[in-house]
Amino acid sequence: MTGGVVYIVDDDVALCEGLDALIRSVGLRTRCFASVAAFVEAEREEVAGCIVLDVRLPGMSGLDFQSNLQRFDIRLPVIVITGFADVPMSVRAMKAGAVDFLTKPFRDQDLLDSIAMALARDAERRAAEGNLAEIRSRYETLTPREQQVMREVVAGRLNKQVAGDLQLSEVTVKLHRGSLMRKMGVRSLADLVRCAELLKLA
Amino acid sequence: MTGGVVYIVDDDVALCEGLDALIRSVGLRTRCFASVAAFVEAEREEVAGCIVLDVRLPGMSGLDFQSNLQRFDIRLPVIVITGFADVPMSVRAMKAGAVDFLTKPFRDQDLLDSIAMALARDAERRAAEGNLAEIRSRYETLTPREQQVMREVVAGRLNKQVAGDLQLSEVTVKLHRGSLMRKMGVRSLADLVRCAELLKLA
DNA sequence: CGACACTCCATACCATGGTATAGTGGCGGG
DNA sequence: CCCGCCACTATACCATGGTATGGAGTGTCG
Repeated sequence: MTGGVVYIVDDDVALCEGLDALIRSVGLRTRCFASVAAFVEAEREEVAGCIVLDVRLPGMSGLDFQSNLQRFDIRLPVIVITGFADVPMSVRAMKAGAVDFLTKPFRDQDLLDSIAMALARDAERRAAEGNLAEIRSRYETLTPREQQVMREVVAGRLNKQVAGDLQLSEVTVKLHRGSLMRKMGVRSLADLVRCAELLKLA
Repeated sequence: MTGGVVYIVDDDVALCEGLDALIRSVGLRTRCFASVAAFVEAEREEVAGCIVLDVRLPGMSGLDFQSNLQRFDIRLPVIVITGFADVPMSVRAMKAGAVDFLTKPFRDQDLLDSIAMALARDAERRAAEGNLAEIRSRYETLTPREQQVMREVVAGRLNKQVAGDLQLSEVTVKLHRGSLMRKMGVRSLADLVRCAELLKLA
């Protein structure tokens, strides 16, 4: 798990450097940004990562940014840090899905623990999403008919029934079925059903 | 969703009565407890519910109780309320899965919104768990051999392969297979695979 | 002991699934 | 225009799945 990248978003240069040194000291890579805008515009690596986000920032506040992560198409776990905290602020951050909410000064180890948790969570998400993306792209290579047949098959319909539903001959259904099994890269109906579950073809 | 029960755990009688009146006014049922112990010992209804939990309580504190819900086999969503809050306390509660963390005095509507959220979450959990319990109980009526065959079948193995793995004749496998399909109450392999997924028979 | 449940096997029969071969027709891009 | 892709069909053949019937050995429990 040493391949993680920690994106530090904080406009306090001294603090940034301190965090940077701390996080690097445990073998993680870091990238520092002085504002939300700078972070959003930057390229992010396609490896497990997390954001250490200050609340008080020039431009968009850390919390507003956190609430809008989805709109920026960012799904990195967030750890919020702040010097001036109150309870409603922390509750808002946690409700919005923050991994942790730390008030300065905090213990180094608390931050490192939260970072480890966040990176683990992101690694898991990436694994799941990579898997899903693979399956989804395969599904999209299916012709419309094949997709139709696949939906019927995973619904437990027999070839004969599928043929009736789609006004086809049974042979044609078998043809599409064989073809889609190849394209989906599965060798058993059981595997196909599992793919369909991930794709939510309920 | 008007069938929910709100369990209020608070030792302040006046506050309890106020909460009770507020929550009843929107058509929800309530049960009041002055301590964690009183709540734990009481019988809970088998309908969607949630806990409104004060932090400061005689005996076990609200937060300690929340951290140990699993040990009491309680899976109700929790809304924490408190008169004396600090940031670490709120973060701890939210990390432990609280739906919300409200500091007195709070707006009535905020509490009611959180309760609605909590009840919806619990209703969803109950639906999923009821479904799972049904499937699990069916699975447990299977004989050891039938369970074995089921695991092989949902792994995508052919009857012939299952027979080889378990040192059986193919007919016997078919026999168990037919029997387990009946007992599981499914009519297609697709449905069986979905059951297996819920049971995590990976 | 007897009833019962579980396990197993054989034979037979039919339905279903899967693949191959061969051919028809539509449709769009190089 | 021709090629490739998609969609469809027919025939044929073999593998696999599913059910029924009949029978047998084991262990448990009342």
